[in-house]
Amino acid sequence: MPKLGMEPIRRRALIEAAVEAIGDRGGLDVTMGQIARRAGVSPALAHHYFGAKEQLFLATMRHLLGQFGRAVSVALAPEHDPRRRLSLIVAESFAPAQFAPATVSAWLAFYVHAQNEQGARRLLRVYARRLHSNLVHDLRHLAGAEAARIAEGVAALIDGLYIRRALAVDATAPAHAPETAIALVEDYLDTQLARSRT
Amino acid sequence: MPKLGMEPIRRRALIEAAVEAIGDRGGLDVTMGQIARRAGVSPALAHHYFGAKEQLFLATMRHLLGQFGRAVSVALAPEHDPRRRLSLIVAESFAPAQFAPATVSAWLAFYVHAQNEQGARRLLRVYARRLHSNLVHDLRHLAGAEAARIAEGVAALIDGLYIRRALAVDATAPAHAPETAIALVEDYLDTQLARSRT
Amino acid sequence: MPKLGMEPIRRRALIEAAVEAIGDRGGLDVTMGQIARRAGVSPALAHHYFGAKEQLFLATMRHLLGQFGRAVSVALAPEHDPRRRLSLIVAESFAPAQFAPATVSAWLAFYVHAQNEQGARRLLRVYARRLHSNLVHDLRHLAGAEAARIAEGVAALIDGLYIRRALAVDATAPAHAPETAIALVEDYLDTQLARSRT
Amino acid sequence: MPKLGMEPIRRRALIEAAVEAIGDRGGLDVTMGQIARRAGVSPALAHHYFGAKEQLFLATMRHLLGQFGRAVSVALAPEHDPRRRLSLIVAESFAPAQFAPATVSAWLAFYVHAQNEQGARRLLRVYARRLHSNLVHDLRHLAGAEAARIAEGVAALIDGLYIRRALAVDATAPAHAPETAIALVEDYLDTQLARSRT
DNA sequence: AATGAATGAGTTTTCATTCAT
DNA sequence: GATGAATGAAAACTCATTCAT
Repeated sequence: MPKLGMEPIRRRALIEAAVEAIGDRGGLDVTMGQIARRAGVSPALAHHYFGAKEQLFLATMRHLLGQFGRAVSVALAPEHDPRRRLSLIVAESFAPAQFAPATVSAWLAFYVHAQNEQGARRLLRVYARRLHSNLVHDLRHLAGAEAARIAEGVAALIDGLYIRRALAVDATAPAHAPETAIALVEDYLDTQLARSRT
Repeated sequence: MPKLGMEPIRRRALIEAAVEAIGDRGGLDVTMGQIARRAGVSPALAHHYFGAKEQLFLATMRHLLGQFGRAVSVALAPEHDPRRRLSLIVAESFAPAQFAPATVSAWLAFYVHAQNEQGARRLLRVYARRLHSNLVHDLRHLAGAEAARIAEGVAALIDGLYIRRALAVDATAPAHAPETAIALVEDYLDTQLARSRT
Repeated sequence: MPKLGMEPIRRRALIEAAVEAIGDRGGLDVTMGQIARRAGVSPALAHHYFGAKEQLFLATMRHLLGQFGRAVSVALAPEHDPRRRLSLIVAESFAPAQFAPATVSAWLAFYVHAQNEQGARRLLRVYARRLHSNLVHDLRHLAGAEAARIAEGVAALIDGLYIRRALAVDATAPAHAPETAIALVEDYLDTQLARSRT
Repeated sequence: MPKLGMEPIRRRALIEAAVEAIGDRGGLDVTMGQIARRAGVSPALAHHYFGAKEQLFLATMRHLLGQFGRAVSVALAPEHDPRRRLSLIVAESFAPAQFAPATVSAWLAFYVHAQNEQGARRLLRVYARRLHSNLVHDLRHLAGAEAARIAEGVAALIDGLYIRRALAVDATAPAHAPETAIALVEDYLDTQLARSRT
């Protein structure tokens, strides 16, 4: 029952299957076959649309990255107060879509993968830069020269909280709840900014 | 001419070769053959001593973990002031041996690996708990009820700074120097403790 | 808007694309997709018209064979002098259309292919027999009983010169120019016939 | 029952199996599995020793080429008369080992393969140059300036006779017997040299 | 103690071919 | 008449692991 216009549907299904498979497995050691089966297609079709496994991985990263980037953009659009904007970025970083165990797990796997692969590295770099410039943009108003340093601290804290979530025995424990993570980062921002203001 | 007492020598050589190989590659996708060649022995010998690849990985993690644990113990032994003890833990976390690019890279790879493998997960958990209790032990004196929260923040920050180092374009840039990392964590401790004291 | 009479157009386009593709690649390891793309159609259409890859190959051989056969027929029609007819056959064998690098390359590939495939073998045999009988027909007048032997020599020489052209580093070098090849075969004919006449 | 020093034995067995497989099949479209099975080993072992299919093919070509080259060297060593040396080269070209159907078939396949692959092309070129210089060396004494031209004719004739043998319906027919081929080339030499001498 | 020899099991990738539209 | 969609089957290649010596 082949129809027309299946390409975008299949691509998306395969990418989502990839996130799931990688998230479940907790690493990139998933086979094209496993991903394809999850998407309900043959491994050959995955190759047909993506050319190679690495390309599917890159598309998957782009998907995750884009999802987050758009969510942040949407959230920030109507808000102009710097401090509140920072909170929105933080909140978005730990929003359900990003902080779901499978997504976090996939993220971490891609981070490691980026140590090997040019393409993945580049993608991650773009994302890191965007997050950094978002943070610095608003921090500048509040902390002036300290903006870059605080941004670095916030980014490291977020990355660290992701890792800890990925390795948590029980991701549903309050210690790893998104609220806890958000509170920690907000607190960091508050204390850092309080000092700057002095 | 079979030599006596080769076992510990070979084990150590293989473990060190594994750290190097994994660090260089930036992931666990190294073959037993590559590790064995680096250690100057045959792949068969690696199996002879470790039984399986996963066992070699576990031994390698234990090696890394033990190395860090011992360094912290040694550093803390003569020091009794809580605040200075915290500084020593932080300093040790970014000491050359731990913060060398290859080591950081291997660390990260094992973190991801732990998402799959029971054994690796357990090992990492032990380490996390030890670090946590070390931190809490000293923080208790300085921040009372806030100890656990601050410990969590410090740990996340350290993990985050490791990740960022692993993905740095240029690990020798000042932004990723150990001093910068140490300063960031120390600053976190200072601001958090300052507030507690109030 | 289905067009009428597309079949012959598509068939021819596909066959010509096959010659080009095989010639370029220097072997039959071209995919239906590559051939189809060259012809500006989908791989499915190639199957639609030819049923299978092997059938397309056979049609391509028939095309090449027929082209040569017709050229020879046309050239020989007005000529009745045996010696001059022989020259025309030789000339036609090295005419631009036959001796173009891509064509020579495709020829050679089909020769090898014929070792596997019944159909291809048969086709090649028909061509060989026709060339042989053409040669013998005229040689009989000039060399009597020696006709068959000389024909064999001429045929072998032509095949050999094709191979050498196919493997030439530089097909445009004078050593591999059609004139050189023609001169060599003509010389063979001359010397062989000179002796017969004695 | 693994023993030591198997490598050369396996390499040779695999190379010989490759000649047989290619010869039987009449082309390079044989799988590593087929070759390995013939050699009585697993496909993995073939890769272990040769690294890749193409490498096995190159080794096989080198084997065939070397075999012929050595046979010619041995045959020519004690002979100093130019004309007789030419006959030895011709005789060796059609000696049983070279002219066996499987070998001829493999040759032809490699010729076509050389149109694609650098390595194979280079190997064939070396062989062609050696044959050419061998022929020219002796022809120079007998035909002076004509040496190169005659050598080219002889070489083309030999190649052509190989092809014709490869495509023969019945390789045992007198028309394709080595004696017939030798006679044809000898006759070419005789007539060409007779003219030169005049 | 150490290794060369060997392989089974798996994974990516390619492609001819089919089919519903 | 023409094609996008889809796949089965096969092939190269990799690698952890075993074993006899």
